[in-house]
Amino acid sequence: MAGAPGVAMDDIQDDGVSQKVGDRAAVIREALHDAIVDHRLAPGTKLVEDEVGTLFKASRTVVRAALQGLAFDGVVTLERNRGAYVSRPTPEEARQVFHARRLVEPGLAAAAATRATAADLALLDAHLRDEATLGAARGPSARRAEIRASGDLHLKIATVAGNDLLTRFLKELISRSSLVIALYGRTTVSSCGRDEHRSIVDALRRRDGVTAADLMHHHIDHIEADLDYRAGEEASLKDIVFDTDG
Amino acid sequence: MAGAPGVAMDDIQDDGVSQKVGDRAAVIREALHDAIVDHRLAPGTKLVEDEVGTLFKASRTVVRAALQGLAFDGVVTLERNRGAYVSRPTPEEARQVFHARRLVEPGLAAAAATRATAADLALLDAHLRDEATLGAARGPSARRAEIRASGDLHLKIATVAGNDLLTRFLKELISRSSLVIALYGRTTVSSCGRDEHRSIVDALRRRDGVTAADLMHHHIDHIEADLDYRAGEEASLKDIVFDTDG
DNA sequence: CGGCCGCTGTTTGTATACAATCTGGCGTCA
DNA sequence: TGACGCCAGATTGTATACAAACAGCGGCCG
Repeated sequence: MAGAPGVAMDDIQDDGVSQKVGDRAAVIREALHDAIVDHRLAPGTKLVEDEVGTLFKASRTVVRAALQGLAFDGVVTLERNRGAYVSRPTPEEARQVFHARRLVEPGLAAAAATRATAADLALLDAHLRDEATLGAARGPSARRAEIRASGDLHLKIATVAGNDLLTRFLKELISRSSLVIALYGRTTVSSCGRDEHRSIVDALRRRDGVTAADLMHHHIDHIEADLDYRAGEEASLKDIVFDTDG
Repeated sequence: MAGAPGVAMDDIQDDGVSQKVGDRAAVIREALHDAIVDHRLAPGTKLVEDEVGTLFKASRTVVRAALQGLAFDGVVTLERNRGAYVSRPTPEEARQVFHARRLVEPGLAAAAATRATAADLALLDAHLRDEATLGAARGPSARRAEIRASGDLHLKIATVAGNDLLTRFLKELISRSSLVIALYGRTTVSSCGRDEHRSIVDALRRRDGVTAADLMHHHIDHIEADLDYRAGEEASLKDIVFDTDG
């Protein structure tokens, strides 16, 4: 398949420790989820059940459960009788992801502003410091860490807002955003994001929900503005012509 | 069986036709989902894998996939080594459901106002007529149809808004709302809901997104106001101990 | 008489075997 | 030469067998 580049599943590995507690399927699912969100597994990569099973020393039964879970998260696409692939969001799907984020996250930020405790704010501050450190570092692994950290802040704000359902939904949106950035991102991370993150946290500290919501809205606009939805299309145009995909 | 009250899984059955297309797990999942949302399966009911498998003439492998899917939808709760149960949202979870709906649905209504085509509006009108008919009918099955129809309108508005991700999320919220109503609902359906539905569709027709959003917000408030979060805890306990009629 | 312990049936968790389906290549035929 | 069809290998879909965990119960001991 033309979709799978040289990036294979080499650098995913079982941590070998946590499997004593919780489902083994959950362990595999989280490991793969992390790998996908971190761009260690490229969109389009095929995930063969036996291969994953060998990697994690689990039977296909368990692997299948994990893959189904990832499909529900939207980071993996299941094609009947064909297998599981890391999702390749279309430009339209990508737009919908950011539309959803614009609809949800400002409200979440506003809620967070009224509910943030001193401990919450301390955690967010610590996060901002981490981001600054990561931004100074170089190299691809630092880049990956920076991508993940950026999404994590949004997730932490959602956690402060205190609605588990919305937090879970946002987690899915952020995962999908990561795929979208992998496909259509111009720069990997826009450095202006860090400043905007700081402004948002400042607004939370002032309990200024309206400003926080407004800043969040613009921040998401900026993230999306850094995408080029046409970039990915020409590569996959060939796929579309020969594929009966809508 | 101790856990299962009078409501068992008797009136769920395989339609026997559609299994030629799509996963068999998906068929089971949808049948169970419908049964739960329609209040034919009460919250707390245990779903034994073998039992479901016998009902649908499928092996446990397939049933497990269906149950896992339902767990992702939030209508079923999986307890490790204990089994699958129809979810019983706590009052706190119920509040979060409506908080999420208040955050998402007004925005969805506003988007629908700008995008609704004549065909969309015709579909919504037809839906309002159906609701009126169902409201006039009597009997428990008409009640169930009315509950379902009420949720369906919200879902149709989301569809008009044109964001698949948000539509799917709302579908989950509505499913959970149905469980919440089963547990904490005072009246099964508030008849004022129909009037409010009509007002919202009217606003969509006028392309008045602001009013539509506002009406939707109040509508959700009214739905939640019809709940009694304290009632459920003791009343449902009784439901489980004694065998109340279906 | 009451509480603890181990037994047994039931239910879930996992592995594996087999069937169905897809992919890709080769040979035949027009 | 090109296209069609068929065969072989690989991969997924499903059923089943076995192991582990849980729940209820009866007996034993304090």
